Amino acid sequence: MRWDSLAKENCSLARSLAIVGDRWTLLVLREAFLRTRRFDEFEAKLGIARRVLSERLALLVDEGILKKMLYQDSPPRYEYRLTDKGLDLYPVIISLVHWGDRHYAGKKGPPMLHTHKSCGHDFKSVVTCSECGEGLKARDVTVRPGPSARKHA
Amino acid sequence: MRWDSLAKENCSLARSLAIVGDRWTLLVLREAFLRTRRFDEFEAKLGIARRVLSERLALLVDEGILKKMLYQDSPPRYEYRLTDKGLDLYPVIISLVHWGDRHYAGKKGPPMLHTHKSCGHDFKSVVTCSECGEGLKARDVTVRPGPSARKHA
DNA sequence: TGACTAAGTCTTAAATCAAGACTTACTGTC
DNA sequence: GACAGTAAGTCTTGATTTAAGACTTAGTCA
Repeated sequence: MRWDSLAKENCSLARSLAIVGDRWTLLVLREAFLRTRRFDEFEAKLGIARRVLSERLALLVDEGILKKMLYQDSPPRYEYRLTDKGLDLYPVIISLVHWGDRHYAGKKGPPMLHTHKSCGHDFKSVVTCSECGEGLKARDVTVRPGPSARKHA
Repeated sequence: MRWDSLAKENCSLARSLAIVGDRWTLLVLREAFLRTRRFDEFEAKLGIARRVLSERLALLVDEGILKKMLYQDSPPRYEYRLTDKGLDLYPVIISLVHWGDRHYAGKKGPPMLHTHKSCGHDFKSVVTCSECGEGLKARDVTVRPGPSARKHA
């Protein structure tokens, strides 16, 4: 299977991964969540090749995950900011961070602590059911075809 | 930056992505969550090149995310099953699915429905704070260096 | 005028992936 | 006993993507 055909699959995971499932995009988005906004900043913090960065940013703008905003008139300069659709990726990123904290942090503890402003505590992310509010576990979930099902998951 | 050096970065997201952040691994894991277990099944359902599949499965076994279990003696045949560490990736996958459902499903609705067995309802995943139980939003979180901080996020 | 800045584009070599043929070690059938 | 079939890979080749860094453009500042 070629990668571009992934987006056409009738599977929400495949369609999400067609956009953020490459080696760099989620790291670019991590920086965006940490309020990195300019091309050179992304490059410096990530150590990503400029060509690849340029291509990823353009894709993310195309997809409406980042938007370009003018911050200086002459010469015109733009910065990249998360849209609401981009902010919606926060659960994905915090879940990956939490998984890394849990399984790779070692004895010294995690490299970063996350504080929930509204309650004031350092937290871990917990994925819950929208209907009953309980924590979700993979083996407590069943899956069935939805309204736009064709094949596959 | 070369990809293998990502794992050595002092950032839980980078370390997670060093393992699951390539073009195929999360799709392989989707299949594992859907109870696909054998090499040929993974190949048939994903359309992945055998060489790449073989390499990814080996990496996932190395990392303790899948385990090989003998299911037949002669010739010896193994199947791949999620370990607890692998099951811990469920929040990542369900969050990606939910994001895809939300932003790419179109009018007809999502391709798959997920039912929470213990409450009986179809659900969406919600990421919450382990301390107060409220839903988490990116802009309601602050970040600071943790016990093993060196640099970066 | 010349150095500097920000945001890219271009080039080349190295690494990774797609597609499919080939291999190995057995089982079950004629 | 030969032969097709099965499951889980490995190998080969050409196409695609990435890394690294030089180059470009349009303007500012000393």
